Amino acid sequence: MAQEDVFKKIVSHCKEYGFVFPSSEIYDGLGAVYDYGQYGVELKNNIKKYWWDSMTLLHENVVGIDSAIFMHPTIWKASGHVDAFNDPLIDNKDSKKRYRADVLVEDYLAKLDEKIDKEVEKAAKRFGDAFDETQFRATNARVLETQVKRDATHARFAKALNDSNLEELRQVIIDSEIVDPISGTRNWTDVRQFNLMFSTEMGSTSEGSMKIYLRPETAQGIFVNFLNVQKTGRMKIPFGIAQIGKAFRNEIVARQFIFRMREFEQMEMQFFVRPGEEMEWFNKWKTTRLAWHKAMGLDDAKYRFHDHDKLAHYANAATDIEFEMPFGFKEVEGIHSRTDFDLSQHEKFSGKKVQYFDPELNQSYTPYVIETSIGVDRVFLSIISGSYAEETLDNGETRVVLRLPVALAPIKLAVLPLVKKDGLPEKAKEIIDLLRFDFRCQYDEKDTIGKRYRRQDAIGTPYCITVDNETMQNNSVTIRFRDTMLQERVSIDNLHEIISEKVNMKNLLKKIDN
RNA sequence: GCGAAAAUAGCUCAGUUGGUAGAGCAUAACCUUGCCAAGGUUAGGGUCGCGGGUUCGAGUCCCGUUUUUCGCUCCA
Repeated sequence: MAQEDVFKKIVSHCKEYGFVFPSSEIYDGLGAVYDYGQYGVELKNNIKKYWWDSMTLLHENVVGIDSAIFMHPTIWKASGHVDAFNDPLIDNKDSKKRYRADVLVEDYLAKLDEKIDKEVEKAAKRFGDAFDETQFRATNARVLETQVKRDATHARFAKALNDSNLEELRQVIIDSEIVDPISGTRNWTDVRQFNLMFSTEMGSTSEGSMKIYLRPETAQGIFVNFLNVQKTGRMKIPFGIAQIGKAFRNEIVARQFIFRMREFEQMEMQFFVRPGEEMEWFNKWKTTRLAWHKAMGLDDAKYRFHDHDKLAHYANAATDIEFEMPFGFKEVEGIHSRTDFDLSQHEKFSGKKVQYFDPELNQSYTPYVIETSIGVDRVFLSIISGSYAEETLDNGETRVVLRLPVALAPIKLAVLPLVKKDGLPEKAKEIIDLLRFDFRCQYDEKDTIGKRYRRQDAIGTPYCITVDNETMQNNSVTIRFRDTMLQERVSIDNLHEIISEKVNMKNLLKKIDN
């Protein structure tokens, strides 16, 4: 089957079985926003718990916080998001290429300067020692003409930028007869401002209100609380702060199901270290984080590192953990060495000293930061696509099964009376009463037993407990395993222990604890 | 955002030259049955994405729009 078809089937499966729905569907949907359904939310919560425990239980020097989505707007100036997320862009309709409108004009101005310089150079050669450059620039007709054009364009351009006048900016491009370097045409769209941050107003009166942003990443909530946590938690470097929360980006192109959404959830951990020790920790966290992914038992070959060649302005090392989705290897987690950029910026913009006094070194410094940043929704998608299987059975039938990691499965077990009579339903409900405080259980008496097994396969339930006539005689049931479809007969008294042993999250955590 | 394609029941889809909306699966009830998607009877569920237009008449033709997919583009 083509990979595209697999992806389509996964999207359909997610909807049909209550994992993921398009947002606002009865109103035709809302672009690139999705809701998690009854099983999706369980899986998602389990993913978050697995990550949270792996950070805060396995590392005594990692603690969590939960910071607000609203933050002081200056934070986004300090972080660089206000500048970096605000570009005037223009498209050429022929080449279908997009350019930064301001860069196009700047390039054009640079060309005019070049033209003048060339004239000057030519004249200098011609006149030799007698050449007076200042005189030439002030009198030569061609130079003056270009100079006037340049200055006029520059003035209009600067004003348009200053006024955020996008129409005027476009007019400058048109009037300057700037052509697309690829298509050579002047078939331009309007200039549009792309602001990747969502904004809203805080304060109920218009004059007293303040423009604030929905956070585009959770990391800044950690950085601005660095001192609070360090001091109140008596944390000593190296230590980390973990956080799970929603983030919002007004993506120009948001696609591929829940892979790139406008509202998404991040799990981030910022680890603060001594300057100079960052590469050691960067490599350690790379190893730790890859182990976390692989412990889930999806195919190890589907993971790889992708080291960044081009680094963001704040980073001195960066890598992605990629997972092979049905549409190719895609970033699921980023691990970045962010230097002291963020804490220094907040020190600068807030005017508060954001440093750590290291008693061992007997000196203060701005800690360096290793960030691990992972998308919950992307992990969700990697698990679903890594678990989804269509199998042909020995009898020629097919089944669709989600081979979810057992500890993360939304429903841990289903209890099924073989028939709907002879007291079997009542017995099944008694068994559920024994187990439901510890495991998410489901009862089903509808349809044939085979059909019920398949329904559980489709939502990834690892165990099916079947109550039959023998149960009534000797208190034993069969337990059927999702992956092998094999059954074992066990005593009801042992069920709790058997299930508990298999579904416990610590099975995952123990694999990565070292 | 540009280009292309698509949108009909919960899911997958059919629907002829424009003439009162269908199938399979799924859902619910009952009967028969009982270990891997059984059979039978019955029921519920759609103003065919939305809004205009052409027409006596539009799921079907035209325009706009929304959403999705693919390519480009973008990606802290």
